[in-house]
Amino acid sequence: MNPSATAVRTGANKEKRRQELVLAAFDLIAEHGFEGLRTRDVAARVGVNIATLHYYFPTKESLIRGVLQHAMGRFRTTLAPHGLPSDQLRNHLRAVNKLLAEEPALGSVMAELALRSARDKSIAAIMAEMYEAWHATLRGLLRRAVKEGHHRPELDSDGVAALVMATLTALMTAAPRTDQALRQLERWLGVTGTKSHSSN
Amino acid sequence: MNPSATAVRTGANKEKRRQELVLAAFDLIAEHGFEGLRTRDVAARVGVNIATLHYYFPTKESLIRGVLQHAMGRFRTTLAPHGLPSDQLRNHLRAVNKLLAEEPALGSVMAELALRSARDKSIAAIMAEMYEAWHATLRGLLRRAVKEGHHRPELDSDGVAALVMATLTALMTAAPRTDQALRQLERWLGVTGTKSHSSN
DNA sequence: AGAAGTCAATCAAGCGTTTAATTGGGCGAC
DNA sequence: GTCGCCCAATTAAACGCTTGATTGACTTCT
Repeated sequence: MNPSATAVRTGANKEKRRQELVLAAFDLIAEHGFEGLRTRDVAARVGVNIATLHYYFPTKESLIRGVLQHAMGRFRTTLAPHGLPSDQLRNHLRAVNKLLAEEPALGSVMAELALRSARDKSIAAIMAEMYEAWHATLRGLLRRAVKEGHHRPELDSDGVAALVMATLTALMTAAPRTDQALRQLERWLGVTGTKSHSSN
Repeated sequence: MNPSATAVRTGANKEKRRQELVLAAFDLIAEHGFEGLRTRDVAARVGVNIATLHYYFPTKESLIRGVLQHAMGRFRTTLAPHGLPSDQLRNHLRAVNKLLAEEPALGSVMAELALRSARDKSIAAIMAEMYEAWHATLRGLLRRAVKEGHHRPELDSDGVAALVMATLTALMTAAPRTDQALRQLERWLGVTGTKSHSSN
């Protein structure tokens, strides 16, 4: 009777609905944490029945894994693979900072996922892989920066990469004064400014 | 005779039982997160009835506030108020690192609480106060370190304090390679070694 | 017809919290 | 002293509601 309802979804449309559900779960995790994540609420936010959610994601855990993939994907653009190493480094710091500032939910969700990884091995595995790749990229960037005239030769690229990651990790925990921390990190890295000279 | 032993608790004994409950909740949060915290489990771990827990803590939230107080108290000893500023700084970094290494549960719980503070104003208030005091102490330490011959005069004590806090915050999130990050931070701070002298 | 989506209805388990009852030590009145 | 009452502490047993997940039927497209 009611013509408004329920068109059948096939192909790309199906993926779209999956994405809707993941995004709804993402938002709800950011708002209420895993503690407050209810499958009913996810379904309701998308406007579908709870059973429909279970059609796309057989368990709550599988939905959460979908959220993890989505959240990690949001960081893909923060490491542009062109330009001077020191430029790449500075741009990465600022891109992550900007991304988290514009989308605070992303930090919350990543932090929630990081905590959950202590108890969920399938999340921990994906997370560890990401950390490893991130560290390797940063370390490579730092080594090239030294070779190409970076002015901190005593720099231990492993340690610095770890410190950069630690600082950016802290950005996600909604810790205070992270802008100042980041600025100081740039100063020590010698990547302040945009190309020529000072700012801020 | 009967070892069923429902002895009446008064005075100090009452506080002891409160502490038992807080500690049980602390452990369970570390193991399962807030997501998996069940008041029944807390009571069971102490070996009392669920209603007894509610006798001491009227609500789950009040129990969690007790856990917060306990967790923050564990950090009190990491800032020894004597010695050279640079020594204090180095000792603080290492004390926090050691504490979190020896008691990983503490990091988990603090991270959980930090996330929860986004949704629980009573936790957020206590947390913000702690951050503020921490930052003020570090900043004071750094300023005195510069005056007393610290060899990084260009140092912005606000920014450096924020960076130190960010790094130590990351220690709590079970991020990888935090030892390397911390070592690099010490290097940049100029507080490596075991005893610092007026020159290096 | 058959497959793909969707939904209303339902379930068993689990949740925080409450209630009513019990226990045993402290203590003033005698 | 000891009797009798009070009250802090504790418990068994729910209460009312929520949770993730399932079922079977209905609709729409191919």
